[in-house]
Amino acid sequence: MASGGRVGITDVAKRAGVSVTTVSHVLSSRRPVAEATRQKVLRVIEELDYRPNEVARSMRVQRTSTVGLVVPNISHPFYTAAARGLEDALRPEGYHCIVTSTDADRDVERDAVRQLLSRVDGFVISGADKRTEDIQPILDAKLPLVMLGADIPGPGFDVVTNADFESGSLAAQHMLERGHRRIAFITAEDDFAAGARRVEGYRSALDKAGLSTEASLVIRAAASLEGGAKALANLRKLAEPPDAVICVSDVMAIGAMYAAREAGLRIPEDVAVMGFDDTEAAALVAPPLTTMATASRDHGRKAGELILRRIQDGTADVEPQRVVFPAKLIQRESTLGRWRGLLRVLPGRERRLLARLG
Amino acid sequence: MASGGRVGITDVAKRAGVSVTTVSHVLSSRRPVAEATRQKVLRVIEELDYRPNEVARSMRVQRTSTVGLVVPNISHPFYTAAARGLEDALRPEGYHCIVTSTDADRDVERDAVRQLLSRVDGFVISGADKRTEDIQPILDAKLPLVMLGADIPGPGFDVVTNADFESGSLAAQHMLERGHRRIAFITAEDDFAAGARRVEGYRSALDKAGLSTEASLVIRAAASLEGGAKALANLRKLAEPPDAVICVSDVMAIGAMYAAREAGLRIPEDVAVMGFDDTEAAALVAPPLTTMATASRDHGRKAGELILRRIQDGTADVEPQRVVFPAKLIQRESTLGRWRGLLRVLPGRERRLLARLG
DNA sequence: ATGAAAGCGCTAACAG
DNA sequence: CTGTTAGCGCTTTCAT
Repeated sequence: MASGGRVGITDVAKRAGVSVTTVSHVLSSRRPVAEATRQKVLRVIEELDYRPNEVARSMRVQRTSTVGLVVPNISHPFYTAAARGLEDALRPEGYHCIVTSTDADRDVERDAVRQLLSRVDGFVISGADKRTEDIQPILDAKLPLVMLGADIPGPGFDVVTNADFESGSLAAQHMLERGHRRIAFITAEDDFAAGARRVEGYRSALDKAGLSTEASLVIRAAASLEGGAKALANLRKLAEPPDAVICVSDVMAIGAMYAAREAGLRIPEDVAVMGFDDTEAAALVAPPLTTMATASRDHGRKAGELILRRIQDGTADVEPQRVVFPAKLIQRESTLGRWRGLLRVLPGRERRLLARLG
Repeated sequence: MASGGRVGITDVAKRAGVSVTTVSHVLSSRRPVAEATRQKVLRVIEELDYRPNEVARSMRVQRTSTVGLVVPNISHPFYTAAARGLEDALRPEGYHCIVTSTDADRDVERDAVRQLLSRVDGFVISGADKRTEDIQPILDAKLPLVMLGADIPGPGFDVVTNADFESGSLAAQHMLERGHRRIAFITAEDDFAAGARRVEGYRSALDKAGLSTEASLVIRAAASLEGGAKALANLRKLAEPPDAVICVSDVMAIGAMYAAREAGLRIPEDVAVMGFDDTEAAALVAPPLTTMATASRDHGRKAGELILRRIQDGTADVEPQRVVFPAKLIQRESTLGRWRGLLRVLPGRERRLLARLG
């Protein structure tokens, strides 16, 4: 038995009276082994409760069956779901996933990448707004890379992202269809690429509708409940306040809803509110929040598929792919009230609510 | 240069005109190296952009600097936060964390553990209600183990858990203090250990208050929004419905709140509602939900500290520890309305709300 | 159908 | 202060 007390392949070989080569081949089926021998080896493996040392294996085959997931914060709902999706894709291939949160700190991120460079077969990275220098070490090491929510294109890596422009545009259209004409947009101060694209989409939709986008209707605030609340309060001070507000995230939208309630406004009658992401909270607030969904788990799953493709094909000769998930409206109660025709098509609860509103 | 194109320690040694031993010691500082030599080696390392191969290192030192986190579902808020806490504890020590979701499937869990057994230095495991057989392979392999939220004690592993009994008891006391006397408890169908302990705590508190705990006031439902809603609807059908409801999780509590609203009940005047966990949603619903907090991130962090301790001390001779986090009440608006004295001590928003209620 | 032996890249005795 | 060398446990040529 190996010194440490752990059973090694040589222990199995000895006890089975065969060479380690044979044991290895029984396990890998990479060359035929006489049935009798095979049975014997398998029995000994059972007896000794032998399990191959994956680290030694990794070293020999130069493959770790692990990918590194580097995100700002694993406890943010988007990344959590993405992590789960990544797992979904990796498990069937026997791959694992090392998770690292960087708190959007560049130094932490750089360290994390350096540390993982020799421990993983590829990286899935997401950060607000990546620049080439951040990912260069990965490309230098010729390691497969997939970026989540990035704006920059390859070469050398794939991108999985959201149709943010379209998403912002659809959000605005949704408000327009409901008869709103003064539609505000509350966005985050630490502007991430996706947020900027959403604002652009919103602007474009208003343009197409022949509405000029007043600068005062697009305002920034902290990416938090409080931020959303303050932003709404500020919008209320305008000479002509908006009758609809689109917020760049659900959490800000919920903050805005609080502020609206405090101001005695009814939602959606006095002011309609929308968010982005379709986080769990969106369905739970009162009234339930209309939001543009982000299929975060799917993002992660797709990233997993892409990274596996790169790992298997060798990263060099793989054409960079850019996967864009379509925008999807989740219609709830925070944006009803104008289009009465909805009464016909709504599910029970929403209909009852509308009826109650008279 | 090593065959694969990657720079190895021998490449550095050759180019610096020293032995690999010296390079190794420059990196590890485990024995003195002449300053001149050191500088030279460091320069070459820089030039070649050499980074040690961690897999080879792991193999040599028999340590992977990785722990396996095995949970039912990483995208559940509790585990997400715990994962983050675990990371917090591991990063300073240069440790990483491989995450695996089992969907509470025993086979998946067993496979995950088997696969990771030789890749990690220890395990942090959480599952509804672990039994010895599930963790035996880990103990057999003499690997450090910490269980999250487990009911069973060591030996051979540490446990990090919540003061669930106390927590359930405090929840009930909170309701009692507010003058409620018919206090119901909605718990989950797939009863997990923590849930059972919470119910017991609730019973104990009512007993102490001299109230008999009517069996009909403790009911089970699916661990979901819908489950909570149905449970509340059922409670309403009782000859004498409760005026307070404690739910074993926030999500069920929020479901119950929906159902209460539908039934035309005011919260907390007609029925007070409490949850457990203090998930993000709890603060966001209307009215904001009073809940018993679970310091999930702290749980993870503590688990990290314990596992590192075991890894460093060698798991055998470490006395099993059981860390219990205290119960903590997060007072919000879903349980006000009885104790008028509160008006004096409440922060602005709650006070205003109370005032409005008259 | 099976084995012997050469490493994968690193660390740590042991030896100067 | 520095170097030589023997593995860690496995896979995989190359032989037989």
